[in-house]
Amino acid sequence: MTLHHADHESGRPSAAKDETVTAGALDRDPSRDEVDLLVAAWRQERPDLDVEPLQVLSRVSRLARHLDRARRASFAEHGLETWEFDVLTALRRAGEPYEMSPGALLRATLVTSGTMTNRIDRLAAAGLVRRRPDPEDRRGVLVSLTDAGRTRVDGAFADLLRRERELLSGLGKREQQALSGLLRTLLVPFDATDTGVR
Amino acid sequence: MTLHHADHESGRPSAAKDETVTAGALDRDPSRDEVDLLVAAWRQERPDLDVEPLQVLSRVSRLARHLDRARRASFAEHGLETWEFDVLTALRRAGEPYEMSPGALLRATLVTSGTMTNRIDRLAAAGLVRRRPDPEDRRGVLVSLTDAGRTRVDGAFADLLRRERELLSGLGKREQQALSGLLRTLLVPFDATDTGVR
DNA sequence: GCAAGATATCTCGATGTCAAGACAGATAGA
DNA sequence: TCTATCTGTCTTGACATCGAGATATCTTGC
Repeated sequence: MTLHHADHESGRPSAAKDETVTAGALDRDPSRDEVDLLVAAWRQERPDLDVEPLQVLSRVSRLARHLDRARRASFAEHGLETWEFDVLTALRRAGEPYEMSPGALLRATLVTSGTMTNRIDRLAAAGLVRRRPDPEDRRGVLVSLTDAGRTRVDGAFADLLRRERELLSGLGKREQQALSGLLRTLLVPFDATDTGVR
Repeated sequence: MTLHHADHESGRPSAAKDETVTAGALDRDPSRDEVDLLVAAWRQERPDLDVEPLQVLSRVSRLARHLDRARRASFAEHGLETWEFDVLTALRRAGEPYEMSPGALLRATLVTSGTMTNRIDRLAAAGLVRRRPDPEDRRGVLVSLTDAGRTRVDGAFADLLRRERELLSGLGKREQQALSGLLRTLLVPFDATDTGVR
C-alpha cells in the first residue's frame, strides 16, 4: 500500500477518548494486539455485524504494513529503495544473463508501463541496470543487471532474509509451515486469476 | 498497498524465459501458488541461502496486495476511495459523537499530518465530515462525521465484511482461528512498539 | 503484399503521499 | 511572570505512481 496506502483497519479504537488506556492495555497484555482492540471497538459500535473476518484479514494488512517498514529499513542499509529492490530481484531471479524486457518486469512487479519506464531510467542512471535494444524485436528493449547491480541486490537479499528470519522467530518450524499453508489456501484463488498488462 | 508500492516478492520467477510454462503450472496445480514458484526460483539461483522465511512473509505481502485491490473495488461501489474509508471508519469506531482531532486521526490511520490535513479538506468538501475549532484548545480542531458520512461508511463497512467473509470461505472456522492466532503472534512485537506522531 | 489489429515502450498530466518546516497556542520550570 | 520547550495543525516542494494516449513495430488474415 502502499505501498503507499492507509490501512482502513488500523488505529487504536479509543484513540479519540483516551490514548493511554489503550496503549496501556497493549503493554500489559502481550497476548492481545491492536486488531483485538479494533474488533472490540467494532463490536461495541456495530453489535449487529459479524466482524470475525477482520481477525484474519486486518492482521494480514497490518502485518504487511509493518513488513514494508522493516524492509525499507533493511534496504536502506544497502543504499536501495524498495522499488529498486523489486526490480533488481526480478532480474536476479531470472538467472543468467539477468536480462528481461520492460514488459516482463512490469508483469513481475505489478506496476504500470509508465512506472517501469521511469524505474528503469533511474536504475540505469544509478548504474545498477543497463538497457539495450532487443535484437529480435525493434519495438523492444532488454534490461539487464550490471555487476554493481547484482552485487548490491545479492547483499540486500541476504540481509533481508536474516531480518525476516528474526521476525519469524516467535514461531516454531511447524507453526511456520502451518501458517504458510493456510495463507496459500487464501492466495490460490487470487493467483489463479490472470494478470494482464497494465 | 498498498497499494502504491511494488512487491519485491512478486512476479513469476521464470517470466523472462517462458511465461506460459509458469502460468500453466499454476493452472494445473491448485495446491501451489506463485510464492511456491518464487521460492523455487530463488533456490535455483541462490542454493546457498535459506529462503524459508519467504514462505510466510511473501505470502503475507502478496495477500495484502490482493486484499487492497478487492477492497478498492468494494468501496468504489459506495463511491468511496480507500483513504476516505480509512478516515471515516476511524471516526465511526470512536462512537458518538463520532468526533476526533486530526492528530488522533493521523495516529489511527498511520499517515503524516500533511496527508491528514489534505484528507480532511477533501472529505469536508465532499460533505462527509465537518471541521470545527476545539473549544478547549485554540490550536486544535475537531473533525466529526456528518449524517451523510455515517450512512456512507456504515454501508461500505457492511459490504466489506460480506466480501471478506467470501474470501475466507476456503477455510473452516477452526482454521481461521488458528490463522489469526499465528498472525497475532507475529504482530504483537510490532504493536508493542510505540507509534509516535508523524 | 496490404490493411487491421495487437504489442512494446515511452510520454504526459494529475494525484496522493511524505518530509521538513512554519506558526500559533499551551505548558512547565525558574 | 517570563521564557524555553512542546504540541497541534497547516503549508510547501519533491517524488513515485497511475491512467490515458502517442508512436513504432510486429502479426495475422485475406
